[in-house]
Amino acid sequence: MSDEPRREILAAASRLFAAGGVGATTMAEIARRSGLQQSSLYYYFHSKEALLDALVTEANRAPLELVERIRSEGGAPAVQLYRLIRADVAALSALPYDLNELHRMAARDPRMFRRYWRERERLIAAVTEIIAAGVASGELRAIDPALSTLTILSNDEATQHWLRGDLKRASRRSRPSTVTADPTEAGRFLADLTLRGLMTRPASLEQIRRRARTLDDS
Amino acid sequence: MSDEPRREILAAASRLFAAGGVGATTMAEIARRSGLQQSSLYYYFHSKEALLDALVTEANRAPLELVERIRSEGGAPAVQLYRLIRADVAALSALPYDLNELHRMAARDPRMFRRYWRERERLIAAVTEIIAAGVASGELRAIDPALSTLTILSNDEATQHWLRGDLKRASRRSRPSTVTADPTEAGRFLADLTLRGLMTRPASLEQIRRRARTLDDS
DNA sequence: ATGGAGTTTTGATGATGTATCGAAAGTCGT
DNA sequence: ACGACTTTCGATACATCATCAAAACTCCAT
Repeated sequence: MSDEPRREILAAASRLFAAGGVGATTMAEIARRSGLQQSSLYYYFHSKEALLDALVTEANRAPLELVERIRSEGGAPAVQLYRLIRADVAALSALPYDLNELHRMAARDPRMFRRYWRERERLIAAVTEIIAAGVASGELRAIDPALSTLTILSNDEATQHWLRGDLKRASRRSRPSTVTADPTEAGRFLADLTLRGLMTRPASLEQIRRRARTLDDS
Repeated sequence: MSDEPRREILAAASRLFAAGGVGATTMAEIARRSGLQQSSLYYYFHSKEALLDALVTEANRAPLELVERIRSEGGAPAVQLYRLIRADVAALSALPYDLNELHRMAARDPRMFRRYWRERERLIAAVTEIIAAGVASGELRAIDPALSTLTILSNDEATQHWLRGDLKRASRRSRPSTVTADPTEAGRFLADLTLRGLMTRPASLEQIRRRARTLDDS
């Protein structure tokens, strides 16, 4: 099976999900945008969910590569965590669609989305190790690393989620009470909030920030 | 139109959404559980989405009542915020289904879910006022109250979301890497994290906690 | 060039779900 | 027990996901 139509289908689906959500996107429309008939999609993906699995696995790769790169670049655990949160919010916001929706469908059906879950567990394990190292070194308070990891990753996604909605609303001017923050600002806010919340000495956050910035720029 | 079948339909729908999610729940099944034929549902709700609107509006009322009660009971803004986060995570976790999914559908279609959005804005406004008061009094750092509110409310929901998934997985023993924290623990963790992150003097969190507990018990 | 194996695409169709509609059934005051 | 009003229902239109056998295409070996 050639790879190119597969990619084109995923790209078309991705654009449509971004525009109208998963539920409102039909296989027929995805096919039309990929220059195929509806039934032809099933040659490449044996169901709509299989298509979603491919998409969500690919999307999850962004944070995964992020955390692996940050870990390989070293630095104190608190610095790594700070960099990760900032970059994760930015990476999730840069995706064409909201990962939250696919994430939820994946949670509904672990079997169908097992490829995604395997990679997700790697992500969770990597972040947990960073936090555990921070606790061990005394930089972070004596928190439960597993609980912290899930909270942090969820919060990254949640921030991306409301931010996306907020930006869309702002662009349509259809709703009041928008903040119109950009992903950079929101990511920095969340990273600040989280690190201050987890660090033994919150006053040294400024130092963490500087070191993070140095590494980010290199 | 009598109110009682309406309630019964909502209750049945609520149970089914909890079990299998919105997408997997059919109007026919909701009807069966309410002792009606599929087409009869449309006498009470003119579409599946209208049913969702009623449900999500009702669910949103829990945090709204919470924040209004907490505000009326007074106390320092930081104490109010601490109490709110803990109670909000608990309240969301106590709902039969994950508010996240309905919240997402509501965001897709503001017109259909306008009742929900009106109440949601009240909630956002109330929390924003608490935070602004905290900033004004110097208890909280000089953060953007609107940005903080959205982040906090999103994080509450996100915590409830991963917790729900985690608990379900734990009960099915189908997945590793579960934390099996309960809503109380997760809510306390998030409230601690957030308040430490936002307070001018994180060291006084212990005092905030004590005062929050006093008010919670009264 | 051409036959043929393997790959890709398609139209027809089944299965399931949402929503509509007119008619039937039920309720209640007079 | 009549009639207005409310509630329920069966039939059905329409959309969508998925399956399948057949057609169209590709490309190598002859």
